[in-house]
Amino acid sequence: MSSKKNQTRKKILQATWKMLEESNGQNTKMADIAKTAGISRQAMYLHFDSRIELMIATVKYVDEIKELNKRLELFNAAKTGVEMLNSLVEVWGNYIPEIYSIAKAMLLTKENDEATATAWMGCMSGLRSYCQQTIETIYKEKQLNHNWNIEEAVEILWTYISIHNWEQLTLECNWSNQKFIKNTQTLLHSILLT
Amino acid sequence: MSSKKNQTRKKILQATWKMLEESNGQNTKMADIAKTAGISRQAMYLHFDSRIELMIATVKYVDEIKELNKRLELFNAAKTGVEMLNSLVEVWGNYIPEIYSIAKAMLLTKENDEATATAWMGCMSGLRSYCQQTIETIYKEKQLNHNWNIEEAVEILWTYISIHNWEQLTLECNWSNQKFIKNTQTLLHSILLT
DNA sequence: GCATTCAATTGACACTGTGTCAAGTAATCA
DNA sequence: TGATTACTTGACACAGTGTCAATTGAATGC
Repeated sequence: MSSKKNQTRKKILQATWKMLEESNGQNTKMADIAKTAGISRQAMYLHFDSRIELMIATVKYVDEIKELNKRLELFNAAKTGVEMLNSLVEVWGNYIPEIYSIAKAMLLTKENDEATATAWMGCMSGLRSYCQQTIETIYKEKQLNHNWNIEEAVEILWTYISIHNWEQLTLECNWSNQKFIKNTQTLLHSILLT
Repeated sequence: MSSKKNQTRKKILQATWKMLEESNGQNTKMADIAKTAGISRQAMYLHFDSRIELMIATVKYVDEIKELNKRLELFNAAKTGVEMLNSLVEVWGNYIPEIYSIAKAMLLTKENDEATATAWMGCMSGLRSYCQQTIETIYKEKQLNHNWNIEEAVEILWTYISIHNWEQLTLECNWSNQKFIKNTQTLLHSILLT
């Protein structure tokens, strides 16, 4: 079988991930990745049609390894809306730093590339549906602050746990990740609950 | 005098601004800007050392024209902390859409360029000091929610009125600008005030 | 009125990074 | 043995930035 091809593919994906981690998501050239993977620059194109395809494939690869969905078992175990909210912020908040480099690369690329934008929207819609479930539960429990309808509350929640906000508060304001999670929980309670 | 040179410089700055507006901050090539300005591509370098210098100069140019500081007279007229908070969100919220294209270009470039990052930090530190003044006033009036100390409150305020959040809520969630301002005011009250 | 100076033009070129192509090699399969 | 597969190498096209030298044309000074 083409298991050798698959092995090389994996080597490339791992090298891409490593390079992104080392450069915080910037300036990762095909040539550098190839060097790290131990193959020629041109051979990269035997596995991925373009740089952008490689990036998108890397996101999927990392996502599989990091298993966000498994982590969200904690979220699924939550009984009340408030519990759901807390565990969503906790699980997601602990997830961000692990995927930050790749996410950053995607965030920068999506502005100039339609395929990346679409792939990113796919990732984000997953998160958004968890926000939706959470808010709907809170609403059913009559705990939703009357300032907001369900849609608005979802949008606020989704925005306020965004990677950009995490970035600003942790990397620029030097909050620890724990502080980010705790404070975000606290302030989402203030905003969203009665 | 070199008033002809200044005229051309202005033409370039205006062309840059126009191009950025039309492309929402992306994909503005030196050649395109030169064409719009009605000069040769190479002549651009008689006025600006590099693309990045041109971008930074354009930010300053637009900032002068838009006169954020004059608008903040409204902010300075505020008596109470809550009034300050409301007018900060209002003035800034109305300012963002006018400078969004350039801000976007800066946000994308600053990740790869130190000079841009520094210039951007300069812009942001202005906003941050207004946040600081606001929170300090609220604190002195004993209105600051006990969940936060002054520094944290400033960081939360500064983050939650960020361009990224404006972008996500208006451009992605289709909030009107008025809705963004009103909702942001409401939710900052919930978070920050006793 | 002539010479100088300044702003801009033109064409050429170096450099970086992406993506493509053709020819060749070395291991594997059958 | 001969074909296929995965990869290598060197060359090249293309876009975009930035540089340089030679040139033009208009305004300015004396």
